[in-house]
Amino acid sequence: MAKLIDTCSRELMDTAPQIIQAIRVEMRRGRGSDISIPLFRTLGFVQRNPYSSLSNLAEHLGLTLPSDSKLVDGLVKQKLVTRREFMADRRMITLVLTKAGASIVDSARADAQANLAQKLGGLSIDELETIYQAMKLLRSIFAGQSR
Amino acid sequence: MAKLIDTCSRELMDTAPQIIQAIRVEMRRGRGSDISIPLFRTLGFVQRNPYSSLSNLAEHLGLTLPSDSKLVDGLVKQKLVTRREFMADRRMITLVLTKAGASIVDSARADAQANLAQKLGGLSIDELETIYQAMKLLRSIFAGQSR
DNA sequence: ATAATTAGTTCGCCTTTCTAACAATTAGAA
DNA sequence: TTCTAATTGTTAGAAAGGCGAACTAATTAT
Repeated sequence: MAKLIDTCSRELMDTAPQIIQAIRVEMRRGRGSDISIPLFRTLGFVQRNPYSSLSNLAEHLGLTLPSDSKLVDGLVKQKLVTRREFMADRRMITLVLTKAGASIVDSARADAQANLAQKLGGLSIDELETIYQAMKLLRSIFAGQSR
Repeated sequence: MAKLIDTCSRELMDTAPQIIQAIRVEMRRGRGSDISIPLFRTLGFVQRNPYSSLSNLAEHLGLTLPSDSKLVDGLVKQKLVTRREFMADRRMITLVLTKAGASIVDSARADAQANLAQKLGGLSIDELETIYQAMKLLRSIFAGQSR
């Protein structure tokens, strides 16, 4: 049991970076997108959670506030996101995708998905199901509270 | 079927970065290690494949040669790795861990594993098994040839 | 009213990564 | 064999992502 946990930990440490790397490469060569993973994650989160605050975003991405502020800054300059102050508490900001932002994130996702799908194409339904279940488990474990 | 593939792809894109982020954080607060993920991966690969060439390493990490050269440079400066020219083909170099390198990578791995193990601790044996199987599948898909 | 907390930003720093240009060595072709 | 190709690494320069520390502004608590 303890051994299985250790094996899993080691597998995670080995495999997760490789997956990221593959996604990064696919993201880069995606026509119509060419966006980095952190930017993609940011846009994706804002898309799923419009009017989110910066802290909220930072917590979900597992980054510090300064890091996130900078990320968002870049996105605002590219007009992919709007940063507006929240009237009920004027310390906060709310983040919303622009149309351009939504279209970028959609096409980046489509590109990456297409490339990933091709890699996953050789697997059986059972194997895909295993991966799906594993990702659900891992996501619930690693979601958010890493900080 | 196609839908399952897409779902899996999306899960991968969402979850893999979160795992990485968690590992990064755990790596950083690990006493006795404090090493970044790329450096850890490099040391780990050299440990498992002593006398590897730089290209070999780069291919496995999915990085370009210059990136790797610089990474290794840092490790050599810290005396964690030795870079020696390979006599039979003097263009190549061979990489070997120093004792300090081995000890760093071991303790970093132990730290990260301990922290990951704690997170995985709440899972059942079946769930761990699912994750293990999934990682094996993913590793075989994403190993190496991403470039 | 003042102190403490919270939300974001700015600053300065370091690391990771890339491309482009280069040197050195080896392998291949004329 | 000699000249050209290809391979292996390195250097230089730039961009991006991450951090902590120090700051401002707004809100909440004492």
